[in-house]
Amino acid sequence: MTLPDDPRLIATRNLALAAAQEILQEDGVLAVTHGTVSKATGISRSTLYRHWPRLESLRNDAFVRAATSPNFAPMTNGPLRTDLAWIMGKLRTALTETPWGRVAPQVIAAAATDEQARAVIEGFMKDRMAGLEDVFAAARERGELRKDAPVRQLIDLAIAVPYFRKLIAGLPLDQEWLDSHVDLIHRLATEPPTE
Amino acid sequence: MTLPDDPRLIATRNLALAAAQEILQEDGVLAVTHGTVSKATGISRSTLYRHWPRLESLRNDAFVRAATSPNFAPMTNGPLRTDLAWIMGKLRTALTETPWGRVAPQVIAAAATDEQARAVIEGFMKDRMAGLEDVFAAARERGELRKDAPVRQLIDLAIAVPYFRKLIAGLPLDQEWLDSHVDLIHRLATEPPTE
DNA sequence: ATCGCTACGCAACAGATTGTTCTATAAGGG
DNA sequence: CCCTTATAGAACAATCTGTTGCGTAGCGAT
Repeated sequence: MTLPDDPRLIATRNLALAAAQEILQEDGVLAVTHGTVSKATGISRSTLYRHWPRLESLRNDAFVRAATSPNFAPMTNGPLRTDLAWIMGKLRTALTETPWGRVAPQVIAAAATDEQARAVIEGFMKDRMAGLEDVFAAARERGELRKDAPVRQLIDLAIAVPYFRKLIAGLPLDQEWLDSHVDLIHRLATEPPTE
Repeated sequence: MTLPDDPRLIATRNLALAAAQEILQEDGVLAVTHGTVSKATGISRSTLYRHWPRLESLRNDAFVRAATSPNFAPMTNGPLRTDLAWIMGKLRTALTETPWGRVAPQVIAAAATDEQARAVIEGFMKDRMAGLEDVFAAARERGELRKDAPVRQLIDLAIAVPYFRKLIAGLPLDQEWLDSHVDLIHRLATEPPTE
């Protein structure tokens, strides 16, 4: 029998998914079909149908490929302010300079009916939230956090605003905005309550 | 010539758009076509093509219909805390109990390539933001707001978190969460800085 | 180098869908 | 009551989808 690492299989799969991801970014989910990928790559339709008998699986693999991005190696050395700036900068980069920023709206829309699309989102979110959890946990150990800091709420807030601005409101994520966003989170995490 | 309010025109248009909106919510943008609307309503395809020669216009009208929701008559009487609770409750209702909550992801995805979809979003956002601006402006006149309250940032935050939770993270918008969210915004708007 | 296995390209096919056009009918307005 | 026009229905070409069969070429193993 054929080994699962037959170079022909791997080459075809990679070429096809690269094109599928490109089409996904440019023209949306509905444009990703065996036909369009075939035209874009020169791979014959019948071959694509053998690799992905169901269209759903082709689209899902394109989602997953687009969502896979450089790891958020948690960096929790410096003071909280620095850690926050670093991790929020990473999130900003993911949204503005990787395929994820363009594919995310498509995946989100698909998640309404597609179980696998939802899994892609959840995996991506878990990574981001875990990174922030580490940052806050480290800050707490260093005594930088105020006692009753609503960490859960802060994490939601930290991630929600950039996502909302980029994906929903269509606003830019420039440096000035990033700084004030980090400041806000930092203040909420460290300032003692005054009432 | 035929009057623009010929009851036949109006009836056909309403029936078709109601079905289109339903399909949009249930199965996504790509499912909204002259064919599916025809099947759902009994209106013949040729008639639908006369009403909406381009598929884009049919989908866009379905978007607009779904995005049109009861007015946010600004209510800026009470103390800031009350006004905020009221308006955020309205936003929560719009996201959880009106068609908008189910259609929004579809519109957001379409906005990447569709100019009109983006216009629908912008219109919807402008309403919400204007309501919050009124609330904060009234609070400022009553002297409830701290001087340097970052209103712009607070508005982003107020809207971003519920959108993120509902549309992207798939988390519930329950009463407990709503209360703490309102609390957070209220605190940021009124507490004096401590540093 | 040869052999067997299999991935690939190509062509053909039915079925469904899209967009268009035509005609007959029915509903509305003057 | 008559004229206008919106609608239903059918027919049509064009496209897209999913499937199948066959010949070729590349891969791994002996």
